[in-house]
Amino acid sequence: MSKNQLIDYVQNFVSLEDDEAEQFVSAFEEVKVKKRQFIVQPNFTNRHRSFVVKGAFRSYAIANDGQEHTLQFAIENWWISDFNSYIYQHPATLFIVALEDSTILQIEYNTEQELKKANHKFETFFRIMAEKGLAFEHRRILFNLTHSAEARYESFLSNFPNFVQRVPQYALASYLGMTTEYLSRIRNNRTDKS
Amino acid sequence: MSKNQLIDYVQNFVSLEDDEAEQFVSAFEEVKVKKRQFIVQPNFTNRHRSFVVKGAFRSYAIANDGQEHTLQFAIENWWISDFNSYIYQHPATLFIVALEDSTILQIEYNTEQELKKANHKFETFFRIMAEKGLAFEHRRILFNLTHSAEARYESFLSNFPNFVQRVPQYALASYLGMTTEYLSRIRNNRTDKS
DNA sequence: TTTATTTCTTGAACTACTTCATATTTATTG
DNA sequence: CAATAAATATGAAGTAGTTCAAGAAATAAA
Repeated sequence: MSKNQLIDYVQNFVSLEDDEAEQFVSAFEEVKVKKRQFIVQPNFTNRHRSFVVKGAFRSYAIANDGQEHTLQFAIENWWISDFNSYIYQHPATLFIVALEDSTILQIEYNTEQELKKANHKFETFFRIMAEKGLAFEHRRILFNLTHSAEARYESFLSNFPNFVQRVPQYALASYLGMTTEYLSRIRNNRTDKS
Repeated sequence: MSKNQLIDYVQNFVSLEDDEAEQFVSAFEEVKVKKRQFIVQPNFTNRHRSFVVKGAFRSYAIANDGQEHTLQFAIENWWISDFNSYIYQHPATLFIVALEDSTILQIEYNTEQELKKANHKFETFFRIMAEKGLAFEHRRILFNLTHSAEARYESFLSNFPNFVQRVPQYALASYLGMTTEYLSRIRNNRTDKS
C-alpha cells in the first residue's frame, strides 16, 4: 500500500510509533494523476502539499516573454508544491504538471497545521523538510552563480542521473537556466568528445 | 538590552510566556564583531547560527577562478550562517564577514537542538524560519531565471532599499549574478534616464 | 591631511549564450 | 501503422553581459 512508502520516508527523519505513523498517513489522500495533467495553476491557491509515490512532476513559471522556467522536478519520494502559495495560502504563480502517469499522496493545508499542533514529532518532521529544502536551494543558487551552463549540466548529470532520463530536455534546460538549443549543443559536443 | 530585540522578533512568529522567552534568549550569547572580521570561514564547521542585533554581514564563496559570489546579506533582525555547514555540522564552504561594526546573538548547534526538544513552540519557531527562508529562495531562483541583470537590480532596489546603501557595489553585483562593472553601467544609465 | 588602499567608473574588445528559422527525429493519437 | 504533433538538432547571425586595462573617487590608515 502506497501509504507505507510515506511512512518509510518519514521514519528516516523522525521515529514514529505505529499509532503515530497511522495518524500521520491518514491525514493524506491518494490521488492518481495522468500525464500532462495539472495539479497546480496560477491564480488558484495551492491547497495541498504532495508526496510523489510514483511518477514525475515539474513546477514552472511562464515569464512575460512567454518562456517557461522550471523551478523544481519531483519523482518518487520527493515532495512538490508551489511552496510560496502553499505556506502563505495565497494564489499560485506556478504550474505543476505531471510528466508521467503518477500517484501522489496529498495533505490539505489546514490538516497539516493540525498535525503539527497535535504532535511535536510531526512538527519536527516538517521543520527538517524545510531545512533540507533550504540547504538544497542554497547549494543550487551558489552553483548557478559560480558555474557555466556546461558545468551546471554536468553537475546535474552526476547529482541526479535518474532524473535525466525522465525529464524532457527543454524542461531541464529551463531548470538549469539555458535554452533547449544550447543544452542540445552541450549534449552533442559532449558525446562527440567521448 | 539586545536580547529584548530577539524576543520581540520571535514573538512575531510564536507567542511565548515570559519564562519561555527568558529560556529562549538565555541560550544565546552576545558577540561584538568589527568591520572586516570573519565569523565563518571555509573548512571550519559553522557551529553557530547568528541573529543580527546591529550591523551588517555578507556570506560569499570564492569560485575556482578566484571570483567572489555572494549568497546572502544580513542586517538588523536577519539571521546569517553557512546553512549547509550549520545544519549538517560539516565544514563550511562560505566566508561570512562583517560589513560594519556589528553586534550579534549566537546560538550553538547543540544548544539549539536542546531548545527545540525542550519546547514544541521553539521547534515551531525554527520550522517557520526555515519555511520562510525556503519560500524566499524559491522566489529568488525564479526571479533570477526569468529576468535580465537590469531587472534583477531594479527588483532588489525596490524590495530591499535599506540594504542598498549599506552594501558595497561589488558585493551586490555578485549577489545579483553580474560583474561590478556591469552593475556600475546599469546604475549610471539609470540615473541618466531620470 | 598626506599616503595608501579599496571601491567605482569608463572604453574597447571579446565570448558565452540566445534567437530565429528550418530540418529531423521521436512520441502520440485515431 | 499512418498521420499528426511534440521534442530535439543544427546553422548562422545577434546580443547581453564579461574581461581587461587604466584612471578617478572615496575610504581608511598613518
